[in-house]
Amino acid sequence: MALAHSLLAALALGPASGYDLSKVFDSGMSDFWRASSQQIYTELHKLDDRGLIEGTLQQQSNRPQKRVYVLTDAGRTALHEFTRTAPRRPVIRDEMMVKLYAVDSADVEAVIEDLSARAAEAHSRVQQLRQLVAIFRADKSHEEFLSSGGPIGPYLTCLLGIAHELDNAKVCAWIAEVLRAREDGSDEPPPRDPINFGI
Amino acid sequence: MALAHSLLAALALGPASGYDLSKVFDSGMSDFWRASSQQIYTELHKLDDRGLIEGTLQQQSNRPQKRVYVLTDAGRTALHEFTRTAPRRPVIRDEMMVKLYAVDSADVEAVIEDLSARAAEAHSRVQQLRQLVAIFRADKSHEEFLSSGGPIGPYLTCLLGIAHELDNAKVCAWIAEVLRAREDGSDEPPPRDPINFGI
DNA sequence: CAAGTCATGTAAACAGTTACATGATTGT
DNA sequence: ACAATCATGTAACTGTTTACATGACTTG
Repeated sequence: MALAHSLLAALALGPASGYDLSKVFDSGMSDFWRASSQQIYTELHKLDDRGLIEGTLQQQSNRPQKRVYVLTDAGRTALHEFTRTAPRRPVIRDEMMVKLYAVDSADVEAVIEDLSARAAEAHSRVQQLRQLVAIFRADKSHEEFLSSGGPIGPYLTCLLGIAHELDNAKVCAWIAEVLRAREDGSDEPPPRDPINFGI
Repeated sequence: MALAHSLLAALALGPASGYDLSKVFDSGMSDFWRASSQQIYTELHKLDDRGLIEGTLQQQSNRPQKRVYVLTDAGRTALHEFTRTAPRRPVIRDEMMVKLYAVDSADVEAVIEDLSARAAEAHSRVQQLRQLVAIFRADKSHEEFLSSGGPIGPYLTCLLGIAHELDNAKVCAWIAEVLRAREDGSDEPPPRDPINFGI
């Protein structure tokens, strides 16, 4: 049921439409929780029925009408309660890692390409997240921002997203190199471990 | 349908029972794909029906009987084909990050505790994975192991698991410290960024 | 004798994806 | 005209979790 709580968390920062929320799960939050617009619209109706949020139709000039939701007191309480409950183990399902696990029976070239592509995607995602961070922070330093009184949740989540993607990029690029060196069968020295596992 | 392919990938390394496989998804693979035993038993029946694997009942002295599966030629082909298809975006759903996103409306102490607990879990998971790596490698060095001819997929997946958990531990501990410093409202210098986002 | 591990399954409920459906407005 | 963005929804299908169900053997 944490999709519901993600929506409450986003609405705790201010009123938003389903369309607005679908972009949250596509930008700052997308490294840790993703949701399709279909899921969001359906879940918003349920939350409204349960009285945790309240939606009102708004006419717009130049744009289709939209339904803007605000958190109710009950919703705010439910969100606070959620933050007091132990989080469940994260769900991760990464097909690329399944491909890597199967690399000995695999089309190795294809696996190397996937790893390289993943590393490249991670880099562009980092660029995107850095821009988001800059927008959050405006002209403030990290320290100033943290003590400035505004909401810091989305900012911190964003920083963790950057860390996650940087790590992703680093390890994928490294494994791609390791596999490439092995494919080439050359006597070049194998790529150095950039992570420091103690290998 | 990648649960099926994960099972094929595991069976490509040798015959195994449902019980054996459930442990794979609980150890070396668990950072990137998890599956419950119920899912596994059900999926194995389906794969058997489709002729991708073949199960035979085996009596054991001192133990309940088990059904051991082997990959068929069709299964091996299907697995190879899978490694040639582009992987879908990874699925991640992390309630703790939702709690962090909602930290401004949250019980901050509870969030700090979760982050610290997550960091501790990540560390013990690293210990566990390092042991697995040691078992894979036996007495060989990383370089020797890679060129020794045996399967390297599970080994590499394991290394990525370690990297993932180390990163996890580092960022969770850092954010916990940042929140703690903020809670205490002291004029101690805020904790230094261990990641290097350029903050 | 209790707890833990080995070992396999079914059924109901819930969550998530894919496909379908519509329509306005803006910029090229 | 066409593509992109804004904006919201339903229905069918698939995949996952939770609950239920059972039973042998091992170790402390």
